[in-house]
Amino acid sequence: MDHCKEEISRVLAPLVMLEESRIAGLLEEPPAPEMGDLAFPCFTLAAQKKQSPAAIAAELGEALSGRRGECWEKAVARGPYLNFYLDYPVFSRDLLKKIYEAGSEYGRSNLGKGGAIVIDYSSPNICKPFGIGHIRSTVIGHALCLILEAQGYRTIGINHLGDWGTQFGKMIVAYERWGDDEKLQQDPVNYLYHLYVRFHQEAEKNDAFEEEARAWFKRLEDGEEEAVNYWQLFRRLSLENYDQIYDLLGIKFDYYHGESHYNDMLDDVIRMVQEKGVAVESEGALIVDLEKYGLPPAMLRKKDGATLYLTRDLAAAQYRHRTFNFVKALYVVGAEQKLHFQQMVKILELLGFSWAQDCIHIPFGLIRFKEGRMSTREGKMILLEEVLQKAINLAREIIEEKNPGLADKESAARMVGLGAVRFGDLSNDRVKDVEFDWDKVLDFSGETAAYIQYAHARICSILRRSGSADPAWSDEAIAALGREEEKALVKTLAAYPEKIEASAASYRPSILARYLVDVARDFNRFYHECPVLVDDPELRRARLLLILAVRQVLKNGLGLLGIAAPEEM
RNA sequence: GCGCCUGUAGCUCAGGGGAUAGAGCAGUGGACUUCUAAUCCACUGGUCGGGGGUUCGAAUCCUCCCAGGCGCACCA
Repeated sequence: MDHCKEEISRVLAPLVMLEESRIAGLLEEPPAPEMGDLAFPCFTLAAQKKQSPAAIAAELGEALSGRRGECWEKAVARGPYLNFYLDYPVFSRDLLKKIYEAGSEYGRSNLGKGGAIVIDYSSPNICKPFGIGHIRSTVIGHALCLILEAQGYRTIGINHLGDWGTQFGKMIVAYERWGDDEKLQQDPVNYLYHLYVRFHQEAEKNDAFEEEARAWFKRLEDGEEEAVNYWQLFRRLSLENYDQIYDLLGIKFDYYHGESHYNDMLDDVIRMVQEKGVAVESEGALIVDLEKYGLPPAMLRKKDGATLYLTRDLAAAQYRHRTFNFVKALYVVGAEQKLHFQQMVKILELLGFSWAQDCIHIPFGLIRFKEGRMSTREGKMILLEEVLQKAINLAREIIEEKNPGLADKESAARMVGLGAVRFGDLSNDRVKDVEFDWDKVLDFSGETAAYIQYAHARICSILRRSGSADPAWSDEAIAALGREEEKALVKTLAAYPEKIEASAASYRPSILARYLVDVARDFNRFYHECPVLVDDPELRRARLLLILAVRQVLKNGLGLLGIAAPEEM
């Protein structure tokens, strides 16, 4: 589509006395296909020439009447717009050939030129079970890794495990008082969770518990053997559980650098902020006063000498820049931590790091219940494992009902069930809160992953029945495509690269997710109106090549969202 | 109190200066002897939270207000 815009801009430039790049920026898509494929609005020109936009459009239409270009067949004035109609035989041939030749590379680019992007995502808190709340960071972060990689960046996925902090003090207190080795070995994460909830219940009644917890964390920071042993035990057991989930989701991190990874860099951070005069002592604590910048003060060291999350994030940012020399460092973390990242970036700036602004918080909304927010402390949460398992089970039931003869039902159920959960988190704009609703999570109709996967599976099925999974390319055959459904499909396929680019530029996988629904919808319309396996050999070949391209885009696109594309379901 | 985010059809959400505001779900009616009906088609459904403003043109930008959410020193 881009080269069509360029060509049209070249044609218009001498007529309207505007720069080509300016014209290309103005070109837009008309609201309905019968109005053409690209429109040049004449409003800005009207102001300059002091004529009505409709008159200018008509004039341009007159000037171009009878003319055609390499990729367009006619230009027609309609109201204040000059509408260009694509030359579909040529456009379709060029596009489908491009997809045919590029295959799994279609949509990929080298915009990033190998620049390193560090992506901090998933980052569950040790000792707490993997809740549905953490799925957003996990799924969005993973999709961003894949999308940015497709734009030519070198991505470095880091699981910034919450494996340090006062919650370990709490866990140790709880385990010392109520812990049972046997129960811990049986079902470690759930048992730790049980203790965590109990701690907060007891702490409600007795302030001494919180104090005790802080003391234990201080002992952990000081490296006392007993505390460290507990910490190692809890950490190991939690990680074993997380790995099962990551395996199921097909996610591999480049590094599991949790907060504890930066422990021996914290003294340097403290020293640096003091030497540069960025931090001051206040009420026994070490803080950075950010009032000048409209931000509340940020604490780097508590009065008991223990450090905080922010201190470790400052260390982590410097470590990451030093180690990976990133062009961007993304933090896929809930919107409720916005202030934290504003403070972090501002402090990095005050410390004189030119790359401070390259640290970017990618916020997302909360998952909440109808009744209110989730709370790990109060035990009000839903386990991710449960959600994934239920989705897979339901997918299995539906497959059993709809396609009982399917050979590998288990694998298809996994692809569909996991796809549904992933898509649910990727298809809506990140920043919005979402209400957790089992019916919605377990819905496989309408705008869902299953809808896209089904389109893909149908195409695979047609290709199987055609007797050739990989029909040979033919320039001539493509001319047989002329139905509205076919043109719409071709045009949608052409938008794929720009959708990935938009997704990457705004760090919003939802753009790509929505687009894939459009592709699947256009395909389904085509499917119902245009039989592929017809007798006419040219038409048959043309449609086979068309659906081959659709399959490629669906597969590539789903791949960038971390969603599998089943051949049968 | 201050700051940030959100408000579009009964419900869940797209659209983020441009032509008649679109999907899905729910509802009603229709399409499987034909490439998988997890599909498709049609109909019904709107003070784009409200008021001002900028603009040839505002759901979209600015401003004030309302509602909900989230933050704001020893949690992460």
